[in-house]
Amino acid sequence: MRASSLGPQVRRSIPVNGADCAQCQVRHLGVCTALSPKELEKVQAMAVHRDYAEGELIYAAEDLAAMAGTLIRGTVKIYKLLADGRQQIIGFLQPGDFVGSITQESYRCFAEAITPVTLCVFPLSSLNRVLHELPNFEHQLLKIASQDLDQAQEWMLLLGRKTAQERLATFLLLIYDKAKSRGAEEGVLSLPMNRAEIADYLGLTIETVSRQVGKLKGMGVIQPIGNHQIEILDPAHLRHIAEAS
Amino acid sequence: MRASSLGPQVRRSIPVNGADCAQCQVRHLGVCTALSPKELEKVQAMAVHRDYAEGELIYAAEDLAAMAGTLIRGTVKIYKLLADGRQQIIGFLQPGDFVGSITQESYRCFAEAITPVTLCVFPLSSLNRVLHELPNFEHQLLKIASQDLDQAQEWMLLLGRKTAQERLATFLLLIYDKAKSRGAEEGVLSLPMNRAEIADYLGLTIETVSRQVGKLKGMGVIQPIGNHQIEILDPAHLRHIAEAS
DNA sequence: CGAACTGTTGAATAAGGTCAAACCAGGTGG
DNA sequence: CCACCTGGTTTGACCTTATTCAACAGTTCG
Repeated sequence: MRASSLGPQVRRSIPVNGADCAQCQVRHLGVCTALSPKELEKVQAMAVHRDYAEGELIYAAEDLAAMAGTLIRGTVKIYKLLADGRQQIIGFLQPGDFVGSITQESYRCFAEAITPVTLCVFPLSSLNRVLHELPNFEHQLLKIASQDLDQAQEWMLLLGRKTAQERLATFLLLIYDKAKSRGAEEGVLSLPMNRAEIADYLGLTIETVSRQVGKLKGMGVIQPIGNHQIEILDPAHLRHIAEAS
Repeated sequence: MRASSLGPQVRRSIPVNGADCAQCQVRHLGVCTALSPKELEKVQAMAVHRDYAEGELIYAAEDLAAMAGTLIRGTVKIYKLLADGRQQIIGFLQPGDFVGSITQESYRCFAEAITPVTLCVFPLSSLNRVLHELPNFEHQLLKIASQDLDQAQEWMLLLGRKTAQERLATFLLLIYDKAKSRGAEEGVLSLPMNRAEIADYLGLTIETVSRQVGKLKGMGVIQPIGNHQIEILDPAHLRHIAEAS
């Protein structure tokens, strides 16, 4: 019943410059995959890059939805709040991930930069005007929404039914697998989030997260390096713990 | 850590007959809203009605995805399982709700009829062939997926951060609001699911659910009528509890 | 009417939360 | 370059909530 830390700094960034899709580092990861040349041209015409500082709020729940976009650089946390400050983190977004929603009137979550961030923003006013000319874009959005839905449901299973240890193991494997699928070298994970954010993602307290990290370390499964890196020594064992098998 | 009850009966129904969209009771609720007459014709051509008995499995996680559709009659529970049998219910579907997914290779959840059920089924083999001719259908799917995603995230907040009492209050209000929005008369809710299913939806045990029902009754907020009906005496108070405000 | 579920209640237990103190890492300024 | 601060993290002692186990009561249905 303990509420989480204080809110983010609310400091709005200004648009920086238009997008150059040809140079885009995350083009093959995000919603822009599989756009035809003609579609890409239309997307580029409305896209704008925008920077956010660490700790800066990108949008707030209840705000009228004004933009969607692709994360180019940094890490964003998406979260919900209860009236008394209890926080549940819905997910951490990484470069290539889609930010925002195009079908909802207002945002349902908060989005906050937890590192310096660059977004490639599509203003909804422009996007909704040309969406019917971008069939691949909309189809890709449906695909992304379905994946996000499955991920959210997987997390419902974690939050509703897994033990603290299983939750931490599942979390570490999620980061591990995501890093591997993006071609990271094996072993050492970097965790941009702090313990409070891990706790708010796993439905636990920071103390419980800390104790469970200690236990996994004691079992020889992981080796923490400072506060923001963890080496995975025994992925198979970790998976065994996460799957409760 | 206690696993849930035994599995469902696995007994496959056979197709009954084609759909007659003009007569459809849930046409304005589901994915078929906002289809053009031409689109509706194409949808009707491939749709087939199918009945399921109470307790019958509609599809299983890991199965190759073969169909999607609209629930016409009855209640379906969607759930995930852990290896040792722990169960998390993702949601209860009611008439008008969309069943299945069209973008995923295989199902990620189990779907089971908890009452006698009728589905209007779109075989994916047909649907994917004509989907590009049904822009409104796809757009509607995106809208539904976004709503489902928001609902799942709201439930992550519940499972990760709410107390047992807040969870039950939130659950009752969800049913209450859904019934009202579909034009039900005020007050008495009918709950097609049993206590074990409520527990598996709320991430609790049946005993805790039972005790919390007792407490809300003691507070004069609700009045249970048998095991499958509850009268909401004080919706405002219930909302107050659910929102932790 | 009685068997078989399904749900309720009570007592004991355990998992995780709370509070408080100690520890450590990373940045700052002398 | 190193001592010092500061905020994040870990650890320990204790407490609360919800779970577990077990007995009992109510429903449902043949």
